[in-house]
Amino acid sequence: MTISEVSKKYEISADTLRYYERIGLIPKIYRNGNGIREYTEEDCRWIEFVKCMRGAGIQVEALIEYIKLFQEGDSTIEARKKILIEQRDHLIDNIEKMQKALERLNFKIKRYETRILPVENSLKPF
Amino acid sequence: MTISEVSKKYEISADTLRYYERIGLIPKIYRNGNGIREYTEEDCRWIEFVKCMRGAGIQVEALIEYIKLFQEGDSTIEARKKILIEQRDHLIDNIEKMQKALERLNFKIKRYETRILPVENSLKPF
DNA sequence: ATATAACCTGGAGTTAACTCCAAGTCAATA
DNA sequence: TATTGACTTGGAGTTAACTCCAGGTTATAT
Repeated sequence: MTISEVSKKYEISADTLRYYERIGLIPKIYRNGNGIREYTEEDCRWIEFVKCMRGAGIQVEALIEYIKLFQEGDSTIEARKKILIEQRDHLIDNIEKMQKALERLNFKIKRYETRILPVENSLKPF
Repeated sequence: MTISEVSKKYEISADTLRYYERIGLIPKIYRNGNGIREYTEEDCRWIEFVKCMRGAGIQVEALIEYIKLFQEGDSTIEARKKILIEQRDHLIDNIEKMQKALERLNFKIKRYETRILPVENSLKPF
């Protein structure tokens, strides 16, 4: 697969794909005779994984570390597991915060909806 | 309340509190004779609201707009409601992405846990 | 043969959201 | 009275994560 195909498929810009490769967020991609990237199926699975994690706000630095450890082989299994657990726990915290904000927004939206206008001044923003 | 008290109470640095005020994320805080900020209970509720929204990743820009509209009075009620709904919908999307990433992390952690080491090479990172 | 389009590189620029700093004021304390 | 510590300001600096760009190469279409 070419870079533009991968870019389209995963909705990640070619610049970002090259950037990810440069910083070690995905492995070095094979180049054909003209120095042009050819993405394998496995590359794509890496990319999809990174997209999922980044979409959830997991930091690039943590992913780089994880991927670096992975490439170092089986001796890093415990270290990798530790990273996964840390990130999972962050994720849980963040989801909790977001759910609280969501409830609050829903409550406020409901108030905006059920009130017959004009609204009295007591409709505070918080 | 002084700035350092508010800072401690909400775990937001004094610099950030001043910054929030400067950019209009919270209202202008009353100053005593010496130009020193004195936060009221209502200021604190604003701050707590902002903290909740920021903690959920809602952008400063959206919050500024919302707060600006709020201060303009009842004629902006529809516009405010629109912002709330937009942000709520973003939040829902993000929570969904995070839940997917969470499931994936949990799955991977389980694999790391249940496998008897040394792990065969098929333990792919994605 | 030349124009077009897709790719390459290394490095600079951008954005959001803080975070830090120098220089100054003021009240309270030793 | 001198120092300490909490506060003030405007502006500069930082960080993460891209995003853009200039200048160059190559394969394909006209």
